[in-house]
Amino acid sequence: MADQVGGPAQVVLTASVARRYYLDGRSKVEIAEEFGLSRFKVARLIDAARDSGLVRIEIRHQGVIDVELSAHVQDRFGLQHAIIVDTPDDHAESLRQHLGRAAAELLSEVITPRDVLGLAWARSVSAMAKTLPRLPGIPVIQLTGALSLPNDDDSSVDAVRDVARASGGRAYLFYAPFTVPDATTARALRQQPEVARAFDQLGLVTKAVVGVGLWECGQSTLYDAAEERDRRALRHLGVCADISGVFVSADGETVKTDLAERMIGITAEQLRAIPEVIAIPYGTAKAPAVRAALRSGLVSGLVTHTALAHALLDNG
Amino acid sequence: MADQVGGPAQVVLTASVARRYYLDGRSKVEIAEEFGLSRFKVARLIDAARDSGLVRIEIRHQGVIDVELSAHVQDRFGLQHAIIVDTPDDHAESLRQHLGRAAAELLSEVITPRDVLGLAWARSVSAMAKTLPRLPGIPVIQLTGALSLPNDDDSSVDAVRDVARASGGRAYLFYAPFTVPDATTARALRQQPEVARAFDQLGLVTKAVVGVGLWECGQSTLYDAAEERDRRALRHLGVCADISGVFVSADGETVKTDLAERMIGITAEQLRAIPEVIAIPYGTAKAPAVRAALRSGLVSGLVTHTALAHALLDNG
DNA sequence: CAGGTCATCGCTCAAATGAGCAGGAGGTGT
DNA sequence: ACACCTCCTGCTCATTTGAGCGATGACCTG
Repeated sequence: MADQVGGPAQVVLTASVARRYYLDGRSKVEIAEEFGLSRFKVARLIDAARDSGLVRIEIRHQGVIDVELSAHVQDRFGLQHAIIVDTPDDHAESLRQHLGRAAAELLSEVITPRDVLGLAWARSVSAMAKTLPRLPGIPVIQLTGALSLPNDDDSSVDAVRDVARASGGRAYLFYAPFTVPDATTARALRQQPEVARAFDQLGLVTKAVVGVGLWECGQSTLYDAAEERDRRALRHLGVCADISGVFVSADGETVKTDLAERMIGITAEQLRAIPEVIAIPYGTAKAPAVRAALRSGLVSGLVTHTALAHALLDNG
Repeated sequence: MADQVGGPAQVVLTASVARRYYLDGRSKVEIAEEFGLSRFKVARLIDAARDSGLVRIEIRHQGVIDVELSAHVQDRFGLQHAIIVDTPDDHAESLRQHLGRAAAELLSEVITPRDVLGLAWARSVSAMAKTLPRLPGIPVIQLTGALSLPNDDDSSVDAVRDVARASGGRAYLFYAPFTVPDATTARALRQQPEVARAFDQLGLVTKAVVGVGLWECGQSTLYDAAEERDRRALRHLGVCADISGVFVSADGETVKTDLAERMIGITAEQLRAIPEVIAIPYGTAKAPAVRAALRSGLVSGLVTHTALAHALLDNG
C-alpha cells in the first residue's frame, strides 16, 4: 500500500493513465494506444496506482442513510432490507419522524401493484403513514387492534386510512382495542363484520409493517397497557419481545400465551406467512428485543437508527 | 450526477455492490451470483453508483509532486517528461533545492546504462547534482563553460564531477569561462585538450540537463554577465530566452548571435541533436523564456514549481 | 378500458480484460 | 567471466465486460 510506483516520471505517467481510465472512462486498449504502451503495461500501471493509494476509491452517501452500516446489518442478520438512518437519537419524536420517513421511502420503493399491505399498530408505523407520498392502488389491511395512548392522536385505524388514501386502494380497517379483559369478548369482537373482513384478508398479505417492543416497562406499549399478572406471566414464559402482539423469546422462538386469546390481532402463524415484514424499532434499550425478533425470522426488514444498529452488532 | 439511485433499499444495494466491485475486487459475475441478480443489473447498478457520486474516485499524490498539473503541462506542451513540484516559491534557495531533488529523481529514473549525460552550467543543475543518489556507470560531459558567481561555491565543473562520481563513469570536464572577450580567445580555448575532448563527445550525448534564462536583468546569469552592448544587440535580435547559452526568440526560433562566437559551450545544432533535454527553470518571471524554450523544441523535459507551471498554462 | 410511451430487463456477440507463462535484460556473487 | 537470479515485458487463452436490441410491464391519456 506504500508508494511503490517508482520515480516522479513514473508517478506522473501512472496518474495520467489512472485518470484516463477511472475518470475519463477510457478502455485500457485505448489508453495503451494513446500512450504507446502495451495494454498489459497499462493494466499494471493501474494496479500499481490502486495499490499505492494514488487512486483512492471511496463509497459514501451524503444523505441520512449510513449505507455501509445498513449493508453490514443486512448481511449480518440475513435481512431482505436494512435501512440504518444516521440521526441523533436524543429526541424520541424526531427520531420517530426520521425513521418514519425512511420507512415510507423504503415501502414506496419495494411495494408493487400486486402487493397486499398489512399494518400493525405502532407509533412508528403511524409516523411512516403520515409521510408516505404515493403508492400503487393496493389493498391495505389492519393487522391489530389499537391501544389508546395518552397525548397521542394516532391510532392503528388512522395509519391504515392514511395509507389506503395514499394508495387509492381498498382499506380493511376496524375499530377495536388491542387487548380486552377476557377471551370471550375477544372472540365476540373477532366476529364483528369489519374485524372478520379484515382478518379474512390476512392470508393474502404480502408485505407488512410492524413495531417491536421489549417486554419491559416503558419499552412496549403492550406491556405498559397489560395488567401486572400478565406482565409477570409472560416474563416467566420467557417473553423477550413483542412484534405487534406476537410474543417471542430471547432465542427467537414464538411463545404461546393466555394473553393472546384476549387480543385482537395477527397470530404468529399468520405473521410468519407474510413474505416481507418490516420493523421500525428505535431506542438502544430495545436491542435485545430486536435481536430476538430478527432471530425469530418473523422480521425480514429493518428500519432503525445508527445507535441501535451498533448495539445490535456489538453483542449480536 | 445528482443522486438518482432510487429509494433507500436501492441505495443500500448499490453501495453493497459497489463495495464488492471496487473495494473487494470481485467480478460482476461473482457479485451477480452472490446477490441473485443478472450481471447486467450489477453493471447498471455500478454505473449508477458512479454517476450518482455514491462512488467517488480521486487521484492524488501525497508527495510534493502535483501529478495532475504535471500531466497537464506534459500534455499541453508535448513533453516527454514534466515534473511540477508543489512547493512555496518565496525562497529561491529552498526552491532550487526542491527542484534539484526532483530533477535528480527524474534523472536517476530515466537514465540507462547506455546513456551519455550532458550537463550545462546552472545553479539548479548544481543543486540537482548534489542530491543525486546513484547512477549507472555512464560518461558525463560538460556542455558549457562556467560563470563565476558571487556568493556561490558551485561551478559547472563541480556538478559534472559530482555526477560522474555518483555514476562511477568517466567525466569529461574542463576549466573555462562561459564567455570570453573576443572570438579568437574563444577559438583558442576550444582547442584546449580538455575542452576539445569534452566537445568531441557532444554528438554522443543522449540526455542533458540545462537551465533556462530570460534575457532580462536578473533573470539570466548570462545576461547579467554580458556587456551592455551584447545585451542590447541580442534584445534587438529578438532573443527571449537562453538555454544554457543557446539563444531563442519568443516564437521558439534559435537566434544566431555574435556573442555565440565568444562563448565556450554547446551550439544550437548540437543541443537539438540531443534526444532528451531536461530544463529546471524557476520563478514566474521566467515564464516567457520557458515558453520560448518549449516552443523551440530544444527542451523535452521540464522540472519546475506550480507557480511557474500555472503561469505557463495561463498564457501559453 | 385501449393504446401509446417510457423505463427496465435479460439476451447476443464482439471487444476488453486477467491469470499465468516464457523470454530477455540487468544485476550479483563466485 | 560465468552462471545464477530477479524483475520486467508481452504473449495466449479463458473469462469478463460493454453496446445495442427486442420484450415485458407500468404508467399515462383519451
